[in-house]
Amino acid sequence: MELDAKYNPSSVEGKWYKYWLEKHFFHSTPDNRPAYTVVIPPPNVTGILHMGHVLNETIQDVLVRHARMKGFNACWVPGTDHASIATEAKVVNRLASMGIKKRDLTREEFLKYAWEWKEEHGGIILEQLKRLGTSCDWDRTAFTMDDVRSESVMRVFVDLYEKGLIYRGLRMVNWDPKAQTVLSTEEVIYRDEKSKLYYLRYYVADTDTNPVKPLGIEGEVLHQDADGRWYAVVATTRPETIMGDTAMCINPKDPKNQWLRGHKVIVPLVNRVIPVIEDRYVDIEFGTGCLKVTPAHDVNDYALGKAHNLQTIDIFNPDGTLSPEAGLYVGMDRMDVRRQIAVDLEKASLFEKVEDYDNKVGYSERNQDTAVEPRLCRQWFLKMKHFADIALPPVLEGKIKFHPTKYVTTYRNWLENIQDWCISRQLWWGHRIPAWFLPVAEGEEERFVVALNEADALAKARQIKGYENLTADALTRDEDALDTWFSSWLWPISLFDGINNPGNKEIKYYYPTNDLVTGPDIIFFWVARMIMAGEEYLNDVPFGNVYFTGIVRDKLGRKMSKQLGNSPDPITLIEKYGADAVRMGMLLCSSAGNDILYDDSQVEQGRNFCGKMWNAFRLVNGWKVDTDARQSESSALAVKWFSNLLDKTIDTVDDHFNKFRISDALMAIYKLFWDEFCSWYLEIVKPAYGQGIDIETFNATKTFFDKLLRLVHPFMPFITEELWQSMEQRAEGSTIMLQDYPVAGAFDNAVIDDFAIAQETVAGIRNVRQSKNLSPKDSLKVLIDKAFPKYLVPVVAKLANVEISEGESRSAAVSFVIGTTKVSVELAGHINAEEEIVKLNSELEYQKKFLASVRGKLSNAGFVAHAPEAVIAVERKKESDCLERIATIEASLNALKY
RNA sequence: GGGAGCAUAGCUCAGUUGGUUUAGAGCGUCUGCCCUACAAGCAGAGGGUCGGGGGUUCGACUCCCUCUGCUCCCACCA
Repeated sequence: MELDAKYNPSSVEGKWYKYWLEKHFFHSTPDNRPAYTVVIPPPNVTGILHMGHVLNETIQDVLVRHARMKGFNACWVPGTDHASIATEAKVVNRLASMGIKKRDLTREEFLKYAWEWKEEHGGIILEQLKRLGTSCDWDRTAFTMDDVRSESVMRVFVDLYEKGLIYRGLRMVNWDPKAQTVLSTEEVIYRDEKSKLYYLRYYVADTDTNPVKPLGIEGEVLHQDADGRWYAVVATTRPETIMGDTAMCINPKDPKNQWLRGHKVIVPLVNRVIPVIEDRYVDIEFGTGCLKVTPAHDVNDYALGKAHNLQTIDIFNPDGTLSPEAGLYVGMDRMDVRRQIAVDLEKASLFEKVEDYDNKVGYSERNQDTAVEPRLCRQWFLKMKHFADIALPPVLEGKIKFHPTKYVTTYRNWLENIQDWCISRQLWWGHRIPAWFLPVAEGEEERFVVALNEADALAKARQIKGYENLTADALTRDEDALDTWFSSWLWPISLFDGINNPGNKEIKYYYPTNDLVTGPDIIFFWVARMIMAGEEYLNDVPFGNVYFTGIVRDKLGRKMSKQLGNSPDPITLIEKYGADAVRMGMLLCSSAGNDILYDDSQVEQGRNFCGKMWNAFRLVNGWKVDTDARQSESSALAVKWFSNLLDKTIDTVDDHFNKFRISDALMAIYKLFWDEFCSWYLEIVKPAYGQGIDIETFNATKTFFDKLLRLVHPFMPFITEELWQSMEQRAEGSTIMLQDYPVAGAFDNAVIDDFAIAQETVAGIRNVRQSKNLSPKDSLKVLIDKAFPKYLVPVVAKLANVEISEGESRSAAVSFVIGTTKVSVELAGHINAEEEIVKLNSELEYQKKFLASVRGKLSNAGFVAHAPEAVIAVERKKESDCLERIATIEASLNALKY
């Protein structure tokens, strides 16, 4: 078959991907082979492909294709995640651009828009994945909100509720005022921020009835203004919350604030009188040692409020503006109030000073411009103690292996300090909580039933005393949706319908899955919770290995982000360099667990490798077999050597795969192909221009090429398919992806080591040639000594373009030592004796120094006494070899000097 | 505040239980080459004493301690 002079990925990739799909090569059904299962970390349904995905999916595809060729029934299940907060936010924004407000829509209307958006944007990312060459079983494509997955979620919720693991609780939760929903603790990201610490005056209210005794104040008058009124000073970063203050707190052991004991103080501007309470929680050293207590808006304050039985005043609306409860600044945004209140306090002389202060502020993971507000809310929670107990052992005992292992510690720490999981979200896009509220009298506590559907709910409700005659329309379903991760955690199970149809054929065959490839950033969100769900519902781990990839950064080490504009578009890259090149580029720089510093040059390297394979193929493809030709000695040797080296490399590659060292495996194959196969093997066996090749060498070469292509295939599927198909007429429906992955045969290291002598000799001669400025076209005379392996001579002669004979050089020559044998290149007329003497002398000096160090070791009584035999033998060998080399160099020196 | 990790050629990284001729790779750099597979190429070369200090050992890049610098995770100090 004729091939283009250059590899053109765009004309090849689409063709083969279509072919693979048409032939259903990616599709898996249970059979007698062992299963190899991977579930994709489902990308956001409306997301687009970024470099992180490319890394992640490429690694998965390499693993899957490798397993498939190894004879496993490989099944890689793709799908997308509904990503409730992120997607709902996008829909809300889109509606806003259309002039529609979410709150003006009914739930049904909103969801109609959301599904429209999903149909429009959903699945783009899956199409992009196909461009990468991923061998997912597309017939199994799932969505976390499709029927099977939704039903699974409902069943699990009902089940966990009935087990008493899900409860409703009034808790201080993290509130996202923009999305207007609660977040789990894991969804809050704390960022360092330069903020201000405001010092405010709280006047003492009860000096008339309860005179201030300023004990502990020595000398100068503090806490007294010009009118003689006493006041305390409170430091706060959030002056806008003073309307919610219901106490001031001091540490009982704080001498400087003793005088405030038992007093009441006045909240500035608000003029509410609040008690001074005492609690050891207060840090004496911080600020003034006086803490304002706002139970409704701070987690710690809430705890204080509970302990001291304080009133709770919620001054915020859900959207972060001030509520009527605040009394002041009603309707203003909390951030605006912070600025304004400082001004007003100043005016009212209630403001002491302001300091710069570095603190951490929590932001919504999905809404990174919005500061999270602690808020008191009734929400649904999942008790986590039980899940931590079942999820810890499999990882600690090694049933699940983390790569790299350092994440085991992270995992354990989290599980050992786990908090209950807030699973409800005030969103519409998601799985609606299957709980129905019953009508109750004013002031009575809420009552509800949890059930798979409304009919069940009604039936359950009617069993409650007093509700026997309840009608369906009296039930009110909970408005909230579940946290996205409450569906993701079932993914490895729900993909095989293991929740709705426990024990079905597929779940039995594919579960547990083998390897999970994901980022360490979702170890808590997803990995840990999948382990919990797996143990809870199947009594088994969801996967055997977790491969944590690093974060893709630019070459300066910065995270890729839209703002910086340093994130290349993978599709553009694929169009420019080819999918195989992009895949290789990502893999090259991705040792497990390390962050990836991405640079286009790596993709260029991948592209170059494609070019190399392409051209090597063109060379071999163009050979004509000459049936009369006999195999030359050099070709016979090359075949023998490369055959051994190939087996040895396959062995190495196997080892790398077993250790998840994907980039090392690729690098080993890359070097084998480029350096050994192209630069040495092909150069030796390649026939002279216009001549044919002997059949033996030709067949061996094709076999090698075929194995090399199969070795490369998991990494670079397109070009390998193209070349494999071009090698010969293939049967209809055949593909390289279903061929066996090469298996290492026995190999003889001695053959490989011996050949290295030839390689070094050739390099040595080329070096001499280059340093003397001699053209490679001019044949040279080379003398070797007796010890040189004779059978290597034809190879050296061909590659170095030299005539070789045995003997001592008598005329002017440049010599060097390979191992312990001497090689002399005769160069009458080209030699500068002085120069050579200098070079040889420096070599001699080096060897003598080396000898001294070896002898130093050997004469060390301790070394000889303690070191193992083998190590001592090695040192002895070093010594004798070195002595031989020194003798050889000295002989060369003598020859030069005559 | 707690925990984890990293520091090896210009860059990115290997270096597997301490001993395979005084440290390896890829890329980049330098030199010479358009030779009929490939200039997205070929051939050759240079480059580090393994962050600093101390210790254990016959022997340490490899184990221990310490210092310095970076990264990440967790945590309710206003």
